[in-house]
Amino acid sequence: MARKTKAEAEQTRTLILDTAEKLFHEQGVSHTSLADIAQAAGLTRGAIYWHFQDKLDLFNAMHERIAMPFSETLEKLATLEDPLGALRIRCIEDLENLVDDEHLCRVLSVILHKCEYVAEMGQLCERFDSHVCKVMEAKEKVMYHAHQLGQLRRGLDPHLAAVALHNFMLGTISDWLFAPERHCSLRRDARVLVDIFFRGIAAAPLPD
Amino acid sequence: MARKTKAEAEQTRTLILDTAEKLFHEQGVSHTSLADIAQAAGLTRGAIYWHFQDKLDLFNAMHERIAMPFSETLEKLATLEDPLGALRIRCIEDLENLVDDEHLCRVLSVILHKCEYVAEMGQLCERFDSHVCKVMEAKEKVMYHAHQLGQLRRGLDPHLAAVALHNFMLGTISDWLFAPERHCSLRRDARVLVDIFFRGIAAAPLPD
DNA sequence: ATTTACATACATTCATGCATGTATGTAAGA
DNA sequence: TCTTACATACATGCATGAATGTATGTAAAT
Repeated sequence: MARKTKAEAEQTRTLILDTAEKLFHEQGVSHTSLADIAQAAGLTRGAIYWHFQDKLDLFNAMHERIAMPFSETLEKLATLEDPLGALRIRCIEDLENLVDDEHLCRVLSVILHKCEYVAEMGQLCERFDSHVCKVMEAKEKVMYHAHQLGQLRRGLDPHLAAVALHNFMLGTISDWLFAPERHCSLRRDARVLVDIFFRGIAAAPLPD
Repeated sequence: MARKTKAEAEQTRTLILDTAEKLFHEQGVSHTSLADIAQAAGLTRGAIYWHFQDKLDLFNAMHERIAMPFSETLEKLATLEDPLGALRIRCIEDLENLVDDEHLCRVLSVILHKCEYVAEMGQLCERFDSHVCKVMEAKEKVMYHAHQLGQLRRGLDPHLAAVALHNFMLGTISDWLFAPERHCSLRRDARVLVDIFFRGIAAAPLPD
């Protein structure tokens, strides 16, 4: 086939990523072959091997497309005057936004429920782990600052507060993605759920 | 090969399950072939196909071995005089016990992190889903009873309290299994973590 | 004697990785 | 400006190695 212009090639790369994302979500990562992806994208395996080293590299690229937004803006919350309140708002927004972001839903669903974390994916596990750690550290900073401002319940370890929040959000997203709207409507109940948690760590009653 | 006695056959079946559990945990479900399991167990694929219809059937059997204890005893908590307190103790114990139960850790780890939930596993998903629903209903009963006794914060929906608790426990277990002792020592911090949550839903301060 | 509890053998179906082909974009020289 | 020389962006084909399901063999338990 003919050579394409750089812009077209970039478009092809994006098409491959979009298609992979979709098929991974429908069939699972290990049950989706590169041939499947190529066919669904109207290409051949050659195209995929041109843009990506192998399946793992493709998966990594898929993760990179959504990894950034999470930890970045979180850091800034620690410097605000009401860190705990800001963190609460942020958590509620994260859940509410997730509902409308099909793209993010698919990728998170793949990561949480359509992928096996084993030796072969070792490189991947480490990347995820380091990413989670970065997010945790950011949350920890916010909690620590909130602690210094007396916003946390007395005697509460800021580190454990961050861990607990992380676990709560992870479980909430994980369960909702597994069976959307089964146990709760995330769009409707996000605020109530998050507030249940924050009432557990806040020194003062939450604002209305 | 020679025929074995019924007891020996049952032993073979258990050996297959144990081996599958171990390999699923090490290599992931879809990356573990029946040949792998047979070889590791010192058998052939014929033995597995004798005891189980196919891989999915084997997986189901593995799940059944650990599914019972969860929802069963949970129901009874609703009838106690301090349902919320009993539920809290139960959650703490569940986490603490998990740490020492290698068998349970492996299977939960497989279910949460070494398995892809897709169409092929449809039957499996439904089973999990119905199991989760049963556990949720049990927790909901406890919450409802606690609500009637005035143990829940006023204005708190017992159903959402149950959902939130389920999400919190799921996230805690999931994260700990993914990177044990990375964020927290479950053995040491189980009580603190659970109490963070229960302070969010309880009307009165927790007992020491 | 018949069923049980496996082992063995075979046929079929993917999925992968690589090797090779090929036609075009693109930059530099004349 | 036109050509040349190459790199690019894929397509195609093949060799190889699993993994599965099934069919059949077999020796002991019942």
